[in-house]
Amino acid sequence: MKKKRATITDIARELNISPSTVSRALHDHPAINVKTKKAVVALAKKLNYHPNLQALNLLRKRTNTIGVIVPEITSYFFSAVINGIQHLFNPLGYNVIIAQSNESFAEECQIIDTLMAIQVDGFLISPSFQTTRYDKLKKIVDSHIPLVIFDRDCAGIKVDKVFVDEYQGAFQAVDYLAKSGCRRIAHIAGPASLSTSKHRLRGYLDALRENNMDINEDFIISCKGFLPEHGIKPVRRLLNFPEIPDGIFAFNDGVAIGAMSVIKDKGIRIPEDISVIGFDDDPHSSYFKPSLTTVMQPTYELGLLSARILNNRINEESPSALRLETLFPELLVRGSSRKK
Amino acid sequence: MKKKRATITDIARELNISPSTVSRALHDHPAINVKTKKAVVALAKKLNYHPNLQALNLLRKRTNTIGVIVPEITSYFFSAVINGIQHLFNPLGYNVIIAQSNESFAEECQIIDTLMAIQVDGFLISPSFQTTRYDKLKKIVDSHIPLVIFDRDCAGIKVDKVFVDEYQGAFQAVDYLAKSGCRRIAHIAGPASLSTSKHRLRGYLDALRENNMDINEDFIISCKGFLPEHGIKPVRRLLNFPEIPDGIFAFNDGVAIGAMSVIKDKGIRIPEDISVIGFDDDPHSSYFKPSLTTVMQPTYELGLLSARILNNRINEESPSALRLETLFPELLVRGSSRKK
DNA sequence: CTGTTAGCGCTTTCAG
DNA sequence: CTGAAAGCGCTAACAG
Repeated sequence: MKKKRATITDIARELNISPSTVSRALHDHPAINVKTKKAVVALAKKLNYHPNLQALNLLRKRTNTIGVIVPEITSYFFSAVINGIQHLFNPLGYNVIIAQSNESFAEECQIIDTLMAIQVDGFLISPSFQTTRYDKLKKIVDSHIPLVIFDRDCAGIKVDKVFVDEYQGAFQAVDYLAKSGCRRIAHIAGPASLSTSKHRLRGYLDALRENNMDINEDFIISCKGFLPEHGIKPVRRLLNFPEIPDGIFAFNDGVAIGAMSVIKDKGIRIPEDISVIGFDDDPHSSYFKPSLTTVMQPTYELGLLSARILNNRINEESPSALRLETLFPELLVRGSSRKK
Repeated sequence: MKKKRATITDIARELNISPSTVSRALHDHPAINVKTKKAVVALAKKLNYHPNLQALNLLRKRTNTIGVIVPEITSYFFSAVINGIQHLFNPLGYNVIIAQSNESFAEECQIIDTLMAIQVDGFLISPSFQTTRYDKLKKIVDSHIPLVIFDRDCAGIKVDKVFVDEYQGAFQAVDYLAKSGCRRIAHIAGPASLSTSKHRLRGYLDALRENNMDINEDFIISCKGFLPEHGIKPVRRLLNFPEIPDGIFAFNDGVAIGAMSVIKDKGIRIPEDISVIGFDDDPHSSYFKPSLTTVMQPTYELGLLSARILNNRINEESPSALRLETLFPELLVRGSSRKK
């Protein structure tokens, strides 16, 4: 029962002119009679004409669609990155399709296939933490579809990449803990396969060394996810040691919050007995008691810059050098850590 | 420099047969020689053939694209709803385009125009809280494009709708406060234009009446947003009254958390002096001290059901009756409220 | 200034 | 069982 949309041919027929003339009239073509042009434009408005983008895309061999693959969107981090991405692409008339891998390698592969089938003009991907084989990503590269990898690295894939300097962020956090008097600093690390986990771990280790502190393997415990619940087990283990830590650098705010909860329940004081620092600056973090000291990542800028690079790549005439961009995080000192 | 994708004509040429035969072979057409079919399928695989969906869509006059418009995606509520939506549509091969109005009427209108221009097959919309004129939505209806409105109502628009029973949720919460001994229950209400605000307010008022409690207009204060920061001012005003409330029902978890923060800073005890209840069950809420009592909404189901209804509408042969579905919320009693 | 033609990739009659 | 032709909506030569 759908009323058919007016086409260029409808207008042409009604005005007894050819479709191409209509097309020209609608596009401010230089060679066109002002009168016919006016007539066409008027009728187009009257019929509520809108060009059929499908037809255009078919003609131009592009889809005007960008495929974004993120592990999930319910976390603040990725939803904020998406804001940055949409902020660039929406005004440009691109359709941004957002897909979630749910941290599953299989789902990620599946999504890539689907998005390649619909022929997206470009990809923006932050891989799942299961992703250690990069065949699918290589397939994208081999198909000459522009791809920008952001936040999480895939070593060996030669594409544009945008990251946050995780190492710096972690170093700052742990260095701060050390300088504020912590002597036994633990780390609740992220999943080992993740590039971000590795860099934060390195930052942690280097900050300890820099401050002439011993490294205690027992004090490095991985979490299995990024929510408060995933911080519970690791912190319980830490609190069971005869000598418990007096500082904890958590992989992100989520697990930091889970950890704080357990610590407080045990009657241990934050930050007097244990300082806690997270990563991400989730909007909730400053409302906990004490408010969580954290490493703020420029999420919006991360999305925006990745999008901008992809857009350049899509529209460039001749191939330019690959880009590797790094954004800088910032330590936000709040109540969960002692003063230096 | 992009290598062209193989088309049906490429296959036809290589095999010296016609494109139509190739098409048939690829679609298990009954009238087709087994041999040619095998040859075609083999070559298709070899050339890594994928049908051009643009061409198909042009032919079928559909786009396989669903437009989802939400106020924002950084809140847990809407991102969880989106999960439900994608869970239905992705396996069906639809492209789900997610757009954010940022609670702006102008942006919402703009997005609708864009999505209509790309001819989405259907809309899933939760309007901004500024949206009080429904011309654009009517335009969608008039264009016979299926539309499902969810979570936030637009009275007067005749389309499929899926809501949560906000009234029930609010009533339960406030009734619980009353039964647990609160005598001066305040409400931090949502923006007045929002249907959900109105229903929660009604639930609040009715629960007070039901419990024979006076209604104090001073104790109903609207917030200007949904984040913790938006709970600060309202709760400050409440705490400045000579007789402060002993129970607060907040529009959502965000403002409840902001409110709790102020209350604790003043040295007022939760729940002994003031009980606090939120709405939404944000994943962080149970990690605050005390953990936040809240009204859990079936977010995922909300998205899933809305999507299912839209999908039915898109694919139905003949128009069926409009649907109005209501899902039920559940009060989760935690530490921020006293025992009954 | 305007019409004709061809074609983007695919399916679907209609003839063989 | 297979091919030719038409057409989805649009644009871009190429002629006038």
